[in-house]
Amino acid sequence: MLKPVRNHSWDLEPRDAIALQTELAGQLVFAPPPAEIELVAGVDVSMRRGVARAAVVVMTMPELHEQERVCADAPIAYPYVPGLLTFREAPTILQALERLEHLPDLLMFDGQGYAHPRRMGLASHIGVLLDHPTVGCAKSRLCGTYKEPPRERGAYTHLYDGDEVIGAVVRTRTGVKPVFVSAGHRMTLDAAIELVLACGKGYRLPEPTRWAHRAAAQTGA
DNA sequence: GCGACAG
DNA sequence: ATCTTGTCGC
Repeated sequence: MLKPVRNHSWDLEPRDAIALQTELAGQLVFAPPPAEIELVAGVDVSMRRGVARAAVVVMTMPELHEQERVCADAPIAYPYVPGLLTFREAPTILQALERLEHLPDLLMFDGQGYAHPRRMGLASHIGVLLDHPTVGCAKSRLCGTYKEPPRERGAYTHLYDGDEVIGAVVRTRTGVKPVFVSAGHRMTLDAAIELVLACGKGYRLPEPTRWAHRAAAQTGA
């Protein structure tokens, strides 16, 4: 249902991968997303025992009721290299997205978008390949400088690369670690911030992973 | 040369 | 991201 309008090899040496990112950056479209967003998709990938598993959950907006969920597995075929995360996760993500029966108006990723050394983080890259609106929502900083935002939910500060604003550090929940928001493709930073806050469940407090796994196992997840 | 470094 | 026990801090 959701397939790339263009494609390329993912088996690239860092040097070529970097060149591709720079080239694709020139195709980024910076524009407001659709005014009416009814379906939002959250995308993430787990790396377990040599297997990459991408999960996509489509939810209604603004109720955030689950509409659909799909997964895709694939052998891990690329190492983690700061700045090249896309080459490690994208192949599996694209496979999962093709299994979607519904067409989300927006895709949100656990990673950077424009806030990337070459302005081509995971969210932007996949957005360009799909030519679909995307937002990058990372748990930590890849590049750029910023001041800690006020502790209240909704507060944020800009993330800079020199004089350019490349993203924002957003407080989705009062007193909790902020997230790093940046525009993906066919998106603006302001819209991205607004959308992330609209998906108001917020950031989850860290909890012992072994307990989470245990709970997941009992639920059959 | 020494750090920093999405997940 | 994942592995993995005890331990430090509020």
